[in-house]
Amino acid sequence: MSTNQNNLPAIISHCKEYGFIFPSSEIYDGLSAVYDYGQWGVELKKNIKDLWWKSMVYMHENIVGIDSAIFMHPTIWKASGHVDNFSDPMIDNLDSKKRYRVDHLIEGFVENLDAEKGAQIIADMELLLAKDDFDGLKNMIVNLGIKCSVSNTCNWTNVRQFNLMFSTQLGSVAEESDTIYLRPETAQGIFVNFLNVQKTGRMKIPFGIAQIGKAFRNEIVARGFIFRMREFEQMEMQFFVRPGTQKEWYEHWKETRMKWHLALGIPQEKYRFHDHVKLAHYADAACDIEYDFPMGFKEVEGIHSRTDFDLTQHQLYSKKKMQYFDNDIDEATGKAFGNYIPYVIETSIGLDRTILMVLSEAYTEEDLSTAEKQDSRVVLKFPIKIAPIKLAILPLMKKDGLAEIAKELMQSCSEHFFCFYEEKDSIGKRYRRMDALGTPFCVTIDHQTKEDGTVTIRYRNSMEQERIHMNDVKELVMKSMH
RNA sequence: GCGAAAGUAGCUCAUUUGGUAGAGCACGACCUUGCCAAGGUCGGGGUGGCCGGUUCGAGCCCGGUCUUUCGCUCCA
Repeated sequence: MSTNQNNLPAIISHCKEYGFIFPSSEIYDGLSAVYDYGQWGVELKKNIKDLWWKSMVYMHENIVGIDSAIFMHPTIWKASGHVDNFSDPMIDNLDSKKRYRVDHLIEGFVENLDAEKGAQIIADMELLLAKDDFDGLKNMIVNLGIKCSVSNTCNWTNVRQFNLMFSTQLGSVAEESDTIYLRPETAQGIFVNFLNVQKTGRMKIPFGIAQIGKAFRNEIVARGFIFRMREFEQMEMQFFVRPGTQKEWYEHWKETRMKWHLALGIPQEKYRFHDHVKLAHYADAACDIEYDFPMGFKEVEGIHSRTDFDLTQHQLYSKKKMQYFDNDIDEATGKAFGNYIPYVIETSIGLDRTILMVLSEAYTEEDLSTAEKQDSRVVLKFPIKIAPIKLAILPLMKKDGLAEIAKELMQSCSEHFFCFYEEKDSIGKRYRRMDALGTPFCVTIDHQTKEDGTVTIRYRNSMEQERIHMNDVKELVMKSMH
């Protein structure tokens, strides 16, 4: 499967040691699957957000952004189907301590029966599931004599609901308050603002609304460093299209998004599409863009053709029309297309997963040993446009006015991109430190700089260096950032 | 959630059968130096993940717990 050796532990440790990502609440023993971004991680994250935002919003005149609240009206999650579908009834076997999803347990049992009998049981189960009749489900399991595959006993707990949405109270007095949820996806904030944006922005179909924001899912098992966290950040775009055109737009966005990934400098063979066979209740087509992580191919981004499910549901539950009036002429009838509920193509990429992808791709251990001496370096080969630090400015020594020249250069560059100044330690050591942070360029100010204004520029990937005029440094870095 | 492994300084790790914790690197100051992990001197930093038990005495033995990694499981 994966062509990588699993260097995830090395990446995690590097992230912590060099100030990219820390375990949350570490001095209190940590909090499972929660991480904080440190001084360089936050720069990396911000650069990736900016890159996505530019490519989606600035580069498409028919896409605009919004920033909706995490708290939303609880009915939104009924309309979206999350209250009913985003939870799984579970049951535990008391002897083996093994936990099962009730539907999986029953389906597994049915596999060994003849088809007719099995179909009846499944039908009964679906009825009970639809009614949230947990006692009924428990009785069904007991009556059928379904045993745990590990302990081989029928010693079951009651059926319990594990909702993947976090809930909290709105209002300071719990008794008077409503239960509200932390949003499990950012998409609904876009759907409920669909008409606000369409009308105030005078948007014509096809058009898109983009959003970057946090979402929360109470995963039973969250694991894999920042791959699956309970609090995570999504970058989503919902693209509203005329019904009947969704297939071509789905293909369009599949292609467009894959181009974005390849523009990160990641080779094609590290990606693959994974088409969903079993579609979610809202979709008529769906696929994932998967990246070859250290632990194998996993989803980074999802592209879903969500039909008119969400807007129709909101129209139903809110009793507000979610229609769009299309003035364009339908060639088939010679008349305007008129009122309809648009179809939606969604692109949804996990920001934290993208960061893990970029880190996995960039993390490189190099052996630089020669016959005389053993040597190695760890270098993060980030694409220049997302590197946390673009340029390190290093006076060869503090004295003789070299630091002053370096500070001047620092000042003139800092308003354009993020620079790092360092005068401690030997130049070789400073280069290695910048490699570990993924800084693509280092310039060194020496005595010759005082004479002719030239500096040594050193390139991260090749470790080569050349002399250029210090007035050209800013230009060189800025050009390379595109 | 189940199973396995791990947790000692910022990092990588020692401390072989229980006897009041050590190295290298890193960090800070000063001196020497100056283009790919420099040398010297001095210095800061650990109630051994946490809690409890056994013991005269626990980093080491026992129990519990937390966290991480790996494999299952889960992932509208």
